[in-house]
Amino acid sequence: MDISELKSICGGCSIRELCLPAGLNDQEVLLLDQHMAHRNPVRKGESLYRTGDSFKSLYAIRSGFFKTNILHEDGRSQVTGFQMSGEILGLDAISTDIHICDAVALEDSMVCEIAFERFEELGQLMSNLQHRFNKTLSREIVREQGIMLLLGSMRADERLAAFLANLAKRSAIRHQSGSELVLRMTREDIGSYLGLKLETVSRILSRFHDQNLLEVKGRNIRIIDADGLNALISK
Amino acid sequence: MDISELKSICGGCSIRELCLPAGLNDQEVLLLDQHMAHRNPVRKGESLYRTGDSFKSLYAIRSGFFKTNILHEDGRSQVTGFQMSGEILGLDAISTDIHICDAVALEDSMVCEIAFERFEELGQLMSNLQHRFNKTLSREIVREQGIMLLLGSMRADERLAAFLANLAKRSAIRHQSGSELVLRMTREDIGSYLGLKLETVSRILSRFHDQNLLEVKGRNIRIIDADGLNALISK
DNA sequence: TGCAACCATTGATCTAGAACAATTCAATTG
DNA sequence: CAATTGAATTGTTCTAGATCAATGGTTGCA
Repeated sequence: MDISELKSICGGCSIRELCLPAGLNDQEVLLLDQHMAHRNPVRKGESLYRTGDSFKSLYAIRSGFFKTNILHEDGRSQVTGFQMSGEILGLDAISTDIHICDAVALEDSMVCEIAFERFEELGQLMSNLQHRFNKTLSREIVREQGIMLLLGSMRADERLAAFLANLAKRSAIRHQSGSELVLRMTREDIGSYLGLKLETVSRILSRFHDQNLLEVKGRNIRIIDADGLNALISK
Repeated sequence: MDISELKSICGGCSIRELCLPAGLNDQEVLLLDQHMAHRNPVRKGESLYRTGDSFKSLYAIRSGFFKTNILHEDGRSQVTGFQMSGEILGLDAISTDIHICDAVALEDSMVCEIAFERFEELGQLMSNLQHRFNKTLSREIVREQGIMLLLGSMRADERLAAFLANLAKRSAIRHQSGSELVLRMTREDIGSYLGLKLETVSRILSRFHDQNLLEVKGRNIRIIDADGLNALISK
């Protein structure tokens, strides 16, 4: 099986499109794919895994959109992230071998299952794969520090501006428009992620609309004044 | 050089006392120590590294106490963690090879420098070391998710109770009393970490004192009613 | 040993965002 | 194509924690 064959099997999208294999040669990518590729569809609303499930695999998102949701014992819950294609789910479970959050598909999605034991073996064979993976884990640490900063010291409108700017940036990286956003999550999900109530999210979106920063039509958002939005964040 | 010799060099504390080498045999621990051990003192108030410094090494804390501090461009800053002996500093810099926070000693401390390039090589030689390290990185992700939950959905008194309980637990793990705490950081540091103002921290400590949960004398805190404190957290 | 500089406490007031509540809008579905 | 259901908007009121301000304690340094 060669690379082009692999691509056709995958419906034209090779495992290369994940951030993980950057820096690997073709043979190494093949090896990676052979040992780990195991693709599953996840329907909108379904959970890829749930809190308490035993951890066996990481998942690379090939297409679609997810949220991860931590459940506190007392019923409180909080969205810890939104993940889109190319990103990895399950990194937090490595620490205890048990999933500590739910991963819920917010639209019909396709994921690639990566058996973690096999992956660690491959990491031993390919030092550059292991190196990339260390960076991936560290990047997740940094991402979460950004959220901590946001939750700990930004006002509601700054949080929302930062959230939209981040979403736009990530969309732009993946072919999609960086100014036309389709929010896959509810206002409540956004609020949970940003430490705000859904009414506050709604109000601030309306305000941004009035200030001609955005055009808001339900879950369709067009960013009109990206500079104005960015000015909000670091003021 | 054998293990006992190593221990004497280290002043009686072997590299084994870090969480990282768990599961390694004596030879492997020796190898680890030979290649990486490079111990430095850091005086109270000094920075081990600063934002923008290029990343070359991780640091294992042998003794002492640190805070990590993120600086936002607009002058805002936030404490992202407090680290004590046995814990690792610098994990967030792996992602970009540049430190994105300051690590400041809050008391005279001793750290063990671990050249990260060498460490990655050793990880290739010892799969169990690499496995432990993956877990260490993942554990940091989980820790930060805990803070996100705290910042996003807990009230001020719950945050402080959670903070004190966590500090007590970590102290207890390391020989120290789990009920007699000496806070190494200022009220402002605590507030920054918990997303609160220093006045609020002070007020709530006083309230805990009045409610006979704590005895507060400046930075000396004795936990009187641990159950009462824990009840606060998950209510 | 006393002065500076910082740190902590406590009080009074103010405000951003929560809570509560009432419509409106959109998407399914029988 | 109603009718049901869940999501979003908008208004009003309330409160936890911020802000502003004054005072008291510690610690280290000259």
